[in-house]
Amino acid sequence: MLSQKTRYTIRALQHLADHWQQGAVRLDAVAEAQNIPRKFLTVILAELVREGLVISHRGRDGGYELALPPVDIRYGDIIRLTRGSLALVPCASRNAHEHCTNCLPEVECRLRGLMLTLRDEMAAMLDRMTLADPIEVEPPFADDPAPALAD
Amino acid sequence: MLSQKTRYTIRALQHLADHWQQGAVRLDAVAEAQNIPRKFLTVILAELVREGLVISHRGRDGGYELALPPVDIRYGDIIRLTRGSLALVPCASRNAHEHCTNCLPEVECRLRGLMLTLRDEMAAMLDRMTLADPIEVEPPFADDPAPALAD
DNA sequence: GTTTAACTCTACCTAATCAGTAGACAACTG
DNA sequence: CAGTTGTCTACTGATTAGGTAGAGTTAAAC
Repeated sequence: MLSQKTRYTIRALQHLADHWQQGAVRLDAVAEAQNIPRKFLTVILAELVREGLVISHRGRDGGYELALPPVDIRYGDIIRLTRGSLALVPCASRNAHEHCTNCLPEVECRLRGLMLTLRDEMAAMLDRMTLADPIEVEPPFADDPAPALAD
Repeated sequence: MLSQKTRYTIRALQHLADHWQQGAVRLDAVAEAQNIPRKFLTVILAELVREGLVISHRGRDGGYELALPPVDIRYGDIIRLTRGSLALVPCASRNAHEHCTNCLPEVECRLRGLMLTLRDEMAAMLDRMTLADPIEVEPPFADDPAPALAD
């Protein structure tokens, strides 16, 4: 599962991408539009600024904007950034490789073999998509009708 | 990430698959061969017995064996069982769907759209592979030579 | 029919992580 | 220089992960 923070991060970036080249977007605007706790969002955005994905402007009429064109920010990068890795097990990460604890030697671990293949498939998809891509939304599943929007 | 427990579960099942139709495999044999804490493994196997994936035999010469031929146990099923879902966000699960907290209405959530597509790709792969499939292992990454096996 | 090596079950524990908040401070603009 | 904005360090409460303890139950073998 992606953590709540990763999900907020992605939605925040999508919001900034939607307002690309329209000037800085205020924190509150993002928080309200995306339904993200304001205070938590400051933490998230500060991190994105440190990472160089976002630029902030202080003072009156300040706010945030993407540091790069949306087309240059891939979903794979965002997830790697917030989560460290795309892989489902530490030993199958190509960017943040670690040995699993209590595992077999990697050279004979079939779980690792499987997860490497899966990781590569996931990466291929997530690195193909950028913040500039329109994404088709899907209707909620029928057996689980959307309740009133959680407030 | 898959939890440690899910990883143990998969490796334990792979071990039983390797000994399919060779009689019951003792708990200790699995624990030692797969480097899984013995006591924790009892919890895991008891769960698999309850779920009907594994059969246990008590008493002398007891042990565990798969309840189904390996070819009938898909990796996707194992993960769904231990993890509830293949999806990376609750709202993108087709089997255990839940609304995300603090999200947009699902019908306009692009993160959900993306994660549904990803989920379906992951599912396609994991449901194609079963415990009967040989899996190619890969050598450890060069920049991170395998240390002595953790004891 | 007793032994004995297995499995089973409930309960518990500790440490880490997650999700989020508090509050003082710094910077920019009009 | 007032007011609005972002920045930073620290903290907290709840949940989950990972695993252990220990008493009890089976059933094959002898």
